[in-house]
Amino acid sequence: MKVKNSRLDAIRLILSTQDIGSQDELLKELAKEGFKLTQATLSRDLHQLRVVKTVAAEGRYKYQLPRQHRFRHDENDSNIHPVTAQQEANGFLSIRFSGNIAVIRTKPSYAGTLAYNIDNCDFPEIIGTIAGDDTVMLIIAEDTTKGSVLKVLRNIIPNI
Amino acid sequence: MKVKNSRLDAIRLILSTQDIGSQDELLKELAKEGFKLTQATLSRDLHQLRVVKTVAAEGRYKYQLPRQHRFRHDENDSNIHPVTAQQEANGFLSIRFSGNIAVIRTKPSYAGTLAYNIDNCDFPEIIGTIAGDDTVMLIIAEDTTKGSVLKVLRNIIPNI
DNA sequence: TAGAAACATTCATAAAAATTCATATTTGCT
DNA sequence: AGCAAATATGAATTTTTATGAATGTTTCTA
Repeated sequence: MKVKNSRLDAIRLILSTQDIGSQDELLKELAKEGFKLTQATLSRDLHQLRVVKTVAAEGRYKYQLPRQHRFRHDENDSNIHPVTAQQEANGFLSIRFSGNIAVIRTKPSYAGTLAYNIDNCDFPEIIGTIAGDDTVMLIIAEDTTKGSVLKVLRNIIPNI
Repeated sequence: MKVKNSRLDAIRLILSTQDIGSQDELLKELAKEGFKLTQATLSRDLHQLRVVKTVAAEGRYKYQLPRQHRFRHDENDSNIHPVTAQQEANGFLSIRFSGNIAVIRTKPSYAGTLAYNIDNCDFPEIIGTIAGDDTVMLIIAEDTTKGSVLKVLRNIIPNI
């Protein structure tokens, strides 16, 4: 259970941050994170998460999380994690990257506060933010990896 | 062309009205309508329509049309429909690109609604939007051409 | 309108994903 | 703790889907 749940989370995180085109590919990413499983299990995991194989830009296939799963909060059994008020409160839904920009989607009206908090941290990796109602855009510093952005954001968005 | 187009329409209609769980199943439905084709062709048709295999109720698989294709409107040849009041109504003024960002100018106060509509389509080409009063900024997915962005936007902004 | 280019289709096959069946692991009860 | 039921997993297999190569068809252009 424990393993499965954290594996599902890992799948979510991976699918939220990189383009994965096949189960084998995803399997390799999971292996990097230390998860050992077969394609059979992964197929079942994806089924459970209702992940969908879409056609993305350039005709490439891409696995995509449905909205319900883009953010993390055990929707099956909702009260397992003592998800702290703060976690709940940030409204985080998803993050995607393109070039030197990251786009964070939040629940409606949460974007401003989240951007404010990010700004206040003065992370050197993030040179600026701008927020609408449910979207925050981050401008990433040059020579900064997605990974390091995620890492610092985790200070503010533990459930990222 | 003719055949293919009407076949694509037939596929749309079928997928809009019944639950189809595999390509073979869809193939049979198409046969009933008089379309003769192989699974290979169907696979390519579905790819082109960006149809997605989702998990529906009871864990059954189900092919599902993306929003852009759910209803019918010839997105290829754009000046068939007399889109009138609606065209005016989106407030679109201009679009310009720079790197992976597009900036849309609208009439005052129209930006929010336009961004909202774009967001709701979940175009894979557009990873996020943010709007002010008369300006929408779009972050374009990596490896996506301006052309394909314009193409999908045309679903929302026929007068683009 | 001939010929070239673009597009569509099939057949055969490769690749990917789902499922069956057997076994293991976890959970919930008493 | 000990057992039964429920859940999870892997190996092997089947089913399903994608694609390469060859061929046919349409469309465009000179």
